Amino acid sequence: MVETGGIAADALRSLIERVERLEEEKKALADDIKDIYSEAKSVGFDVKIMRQIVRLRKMDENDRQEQEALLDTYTHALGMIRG
Amino acid sequence: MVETGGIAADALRSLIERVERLEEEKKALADDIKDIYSEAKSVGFDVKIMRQIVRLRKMDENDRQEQEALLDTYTHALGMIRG
Amino acid sequence: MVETGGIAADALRSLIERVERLEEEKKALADDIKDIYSEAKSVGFDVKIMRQIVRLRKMDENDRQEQEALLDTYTHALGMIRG
Amino acid sequence: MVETGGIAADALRSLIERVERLEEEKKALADDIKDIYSEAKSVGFDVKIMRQIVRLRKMDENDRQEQEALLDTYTHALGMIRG
DNA sequence: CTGCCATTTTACCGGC
DNA sequence: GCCGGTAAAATGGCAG
Repeated sequence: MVETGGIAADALRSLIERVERLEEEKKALADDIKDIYSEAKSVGFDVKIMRQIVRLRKMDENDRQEQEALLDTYTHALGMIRG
Repeated sequence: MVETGGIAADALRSLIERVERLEEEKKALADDIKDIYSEAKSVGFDVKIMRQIVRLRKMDENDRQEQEALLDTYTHALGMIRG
Repeated sequence: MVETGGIAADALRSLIERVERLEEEKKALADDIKDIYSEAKSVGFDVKIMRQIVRLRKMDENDRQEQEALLDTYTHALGMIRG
Repeated sequence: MVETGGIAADALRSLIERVERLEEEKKALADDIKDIYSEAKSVGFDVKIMRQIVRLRKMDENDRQEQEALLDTYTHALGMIRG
């Protein structure tokens, strides 16, 4: 490990603080996102579904279809019917 | 609030400890479940899909279809195609 | 992937059912915990406070373990062996 | 439910896009953080330790706030006002 | 490629 | 009965 009492300690502190600062900003954005969902909810949208939508749009189309197919396979294997 | 120095304190402690004991047991069961999924994975099953299956089986059929329908509505509204 | 139309279907079903059984037990424990809180409330304790206490005690424990882990990481980084 | 074939579709799209924009920014910050850790590593710091430190500092903060909250709850339960 | 850790999502619970 | 917040579960990403 680098020396703990000397310049390295300062460097470490500085790096840690930069991380913490960025994490705060990240938190702020997360809060903004939550606010948007609240707003959406307040005008009658279903937040859970909206989250699903965002996830689907982010997802690669091939992956999505693969997952669907696999789910089908499993449900059939168990004799479940997916309406 | 009830008296903090007296019989009530003992009662409180006892209740807290009962809760903690039960939570430990709950934790143990959660670990057991994780083990089963590990085992499943090791023999080639897709854990993520298995979890989906468990969730679907737990879910009321009506709720499930409602959610599907709502997702459809939203994706159509956005011009997305759900293959 | 494992065969889905063969004996694997049985294996899958068995795994799923084991999970479901454990989840039921877990649910039962959760209910027991709720009962304790109800009981506590009925004799005059403040449930919110009790939950906070349980949470804090758990956090303290986690914190302690985390400190341990950090110390561990340090000693490893320094090539030391912790007795 | 809100109308899905009408102006509401536009509102939905707008909300979704706002979320997506913010998530991109969040992702960018996450990448920045990763970069800092890379940089730290390249000058000889142990990233795992650094992450633990950041986590601990955050936990301490949370813990402190939790203690505050508990005190608050107590005082409210006692009908006291905290100056 | 596997296990771990962080993030994200879901479910729950008490209060209003 | 809804709503907000809090804890649990699950998903995804990273390091070794």
